[in-house]
Amino acid sequence: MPELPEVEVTRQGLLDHLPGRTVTAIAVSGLRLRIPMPLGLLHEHILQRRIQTLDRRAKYLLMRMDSGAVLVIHLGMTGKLGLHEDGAARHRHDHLILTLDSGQQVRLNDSRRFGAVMVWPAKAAQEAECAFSAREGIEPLGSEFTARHLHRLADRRIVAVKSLLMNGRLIAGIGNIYANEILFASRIHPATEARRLTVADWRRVVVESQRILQLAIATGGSTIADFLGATGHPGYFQLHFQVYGRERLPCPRCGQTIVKTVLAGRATYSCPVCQPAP
DNA sequence: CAATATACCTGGATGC
DNA sequence: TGCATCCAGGTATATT
Repeated sequence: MPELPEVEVTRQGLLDHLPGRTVTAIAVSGLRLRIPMPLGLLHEHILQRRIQTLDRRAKYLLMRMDSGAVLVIHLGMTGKLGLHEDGAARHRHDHLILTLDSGQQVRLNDSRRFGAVMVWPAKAAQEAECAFSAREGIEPLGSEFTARHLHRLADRRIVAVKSLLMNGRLIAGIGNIYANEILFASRIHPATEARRLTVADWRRVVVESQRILQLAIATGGSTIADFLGATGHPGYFQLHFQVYGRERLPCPRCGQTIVKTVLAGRATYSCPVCQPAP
């Protein structure tokens, strides 16, 4: 599920429960995620350590320990990080379980195993984080995300604007759903060459990106009480989409039929009237 | 170099 | 009901 808002909602939900807690046990499924589970590093740097805080960069969660070590978790396509009572039954696809001294467990459940778990030991954490962050794009909710900056990023790039929005090396956290929604709200056709967008176009992209992502976070956050529920899922699925998944349904703005196309291999939804083809 | 294709997995929806 | 096929919110790597 997770794009930036879902990861951020997960972070905010866990933030009430993790800081100050010590990891008293670690269990794994033994299955390989996108990269192998760093068992040795987990035991060496996370076990019996106290959690200081939980941050987010792009779609990654950074669990910072008092020692300076960092546990990095990526949720892939199907990953969910939930809080469960210690004795609760284990679920299929629980790949990492951190038991806390509060009697609760943080569990990473990921059926497709596209997620990833990494550990940065305290001694190497600063350097690792710098290298990591340099590979990730700018934060859509950060100060660098401006029309001017995007206009410059897109300059000379022969790529569809939707692909640029989804390029995590350039812009962090925007996946297929939110790229579709942002471009609809900005009234820009997804296949438009990025270099053709004017600064005014980019200004709409910036405004709509921030509005939609913040609304999604607030909506997910509003149901954060569910976070400790039986499933452990935070409040995804609350936002109702304007175009994503709405093939053949009427455009919420003009009533015209939403069309589905494939762009760079990803399902793409647009309104032929509100987002005229380039 | 930059853009696209492919591979990594499971599970749900759909169609025969 | 069973079985095959397609599709899915991500990203690293290979290929053009």
